[in-house]
Amino acid sequence: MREITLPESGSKRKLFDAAQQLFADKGFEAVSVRDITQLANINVAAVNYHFGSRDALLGMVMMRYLVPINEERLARLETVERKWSGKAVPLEEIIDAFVRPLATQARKSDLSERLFYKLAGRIFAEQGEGMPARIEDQLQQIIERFTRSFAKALPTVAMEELVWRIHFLAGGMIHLLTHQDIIHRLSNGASGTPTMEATLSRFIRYAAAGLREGTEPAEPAPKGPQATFDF
Amino acid sequence: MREITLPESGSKRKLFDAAQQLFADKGFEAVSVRDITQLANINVAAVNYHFGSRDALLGMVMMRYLVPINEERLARLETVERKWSGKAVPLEEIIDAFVRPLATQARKSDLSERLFYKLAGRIFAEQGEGMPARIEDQLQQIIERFTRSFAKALPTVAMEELVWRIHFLAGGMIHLLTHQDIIHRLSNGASGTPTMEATLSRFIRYAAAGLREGTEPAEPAPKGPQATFDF
DNA sequence: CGACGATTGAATCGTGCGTTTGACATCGGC
DNA sequence: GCCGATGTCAAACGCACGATTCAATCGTCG
Repeated sequence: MREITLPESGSKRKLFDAAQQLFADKGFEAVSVRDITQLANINVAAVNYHFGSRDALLGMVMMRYLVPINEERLARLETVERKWSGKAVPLEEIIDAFVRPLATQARKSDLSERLFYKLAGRIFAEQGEGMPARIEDQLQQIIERFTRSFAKALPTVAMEELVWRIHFLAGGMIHLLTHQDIIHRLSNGASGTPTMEATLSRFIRYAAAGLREGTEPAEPAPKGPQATFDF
Repeated sequence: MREITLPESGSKRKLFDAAQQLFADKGFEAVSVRDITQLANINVAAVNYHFGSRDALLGMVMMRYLVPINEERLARLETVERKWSGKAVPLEEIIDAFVRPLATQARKSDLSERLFYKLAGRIFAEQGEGMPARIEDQLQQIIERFTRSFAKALPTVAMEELVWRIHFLAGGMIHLLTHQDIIHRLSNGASGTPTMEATLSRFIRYAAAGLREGTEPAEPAPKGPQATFDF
C-alpha cells in the first residue's frame, strides 16, 4: 500500500492542493495541467517536474484519499467483528463500517466536505474505466473483504443474490456522494439540508433493509409483477 | 417533447449509429468526431454538415434513448395507478414501472443490449454535470412524477426521508447499468450471468425493502451504531 | 566566495481536437 | 442542357492539450 507523502508547503504542495480541488469540482478529465498551474500560480513545467506527468499527479490524488478511507473501513470492520467475536454481526454495523469512514475522513481532509465527497464519489464511480491498476486493486480488496462479512451476517441469502445486493448498495453510496447537491435542485428542496452523518444513517437503514429482504421470517412475502426470484 | 427522426439509411444514419455505439462504449467525453467518422467511414465534415456540431449529435443520441424510456415509464406508472384506482399501489409495481422500461427499450433498440444499458447508464449518471437543459428537464419530470406516486404508496414515510430513499434507488439503478460488466471481474464471477430481466427483479425487491423500511408494523426495530433516525 | 544540485521560467514541440472552407460530384425539374 | 439544391471530400484553420527544452535563478554547503 503505497505511502503518499507531501511537503507541507512549497510549489509541489500548492500544485497538489490545486489539483485535488479542481479534480473534485470539475472531474478528472475536465481539468488540464494548465488549469492546475494557473490556479496554483505556478509555471506549467512544474507539474511534470514534480510529479512526472499529469496522470501520475492524478493517481497520487486518488490514492491520497482512497487509501485512508479503505484503511479505516477495514479497521472498523475488524473492530465490529471482534466485538461480536464469531457471532453474526448486525448488518447495520457492517454497512456502517463501509460508509462511515467517508464522513470521518472528510473531516480530516484539507478539502471542503463538499469537495471531498465529490472527489471520493468520482474515484469510486470511475472504477474500471481505465483506472490505474493499483486503484482497482484497492476496490477489489475492499469488496472481497466486505462481501465475506456480509455473507456471514446473511447466511440464508444465496451468494449470487448477495453479490448483486452489495452492488446496489455501492451504487447508492456513490450516487449519494457525487450527486448530493443535485438532489436539492431535482427535489425542489424537499430533501432538506441534512449533514452527511445524518444522510449516511438514512442510507444505512435503507441498504440494510434491502440486503436483509427475504430473510425475516416475520415478513410477508412481497408480490412484484413479473418478478421471479430464485430462492 | 422533441421528436428524434432519422433516415433509415445514408451517411447521416451511419454517423448516428457509429456515434451511439462509441458514446456507449467509451463515454461521451472520450469520443472525438474523428473517431465517429472513421468508424462510419465517412468524411469528418459530415458530422457538422448533418448535425451542426458534435454537441448537437450528442444531444440527439441522448434524447433518442431517454425519451422513449421516460415515456414508457410514465405510461406504465399510469397503467398501474389506474389498475389500483385510488388504492395504494404496491411499491414493487411502482419501481417496476421505473426500471422495467430499460429492458423493454433495450430489446427495441438497434444497439446491443450491453451497449444500450451502458449508454442509458451514462445518460442518467452524468445528470447535472453540464447536460443540456432538455435532458435535465426529462429527469426532473420523471423524478417528480414518481416521487408523488411513491409518497402515496408510503404515506407514513416523511417526505424528506422519501426523497433520499428515491435517490438511493436511482443510484443503485444507475450503477447497475453502468457497471454491469465490472461486477463480474470484481466478484470473481460470483455474480453469475443473469439476464437483465432477472437482475431488475432482484433490484426491485432490494429497493422495495429499502423504501419500505420502518413502515412494516411486524418488523423489529433495527439497531445501528451511531445511527440516529428522525422518525 | 564559489560551486553545484534543485527549482523555476518562458518558449516551444508535436498532436489531436471541433469546425470551416471551397472545390467537386450527383441529380431531379424546368 | 443547364440550374440550383444536396452531398461529399481533402485540406486547412485556430486552439488547447501534455510534455520538453534550456537558460536563469535559488539555496546551501564546502
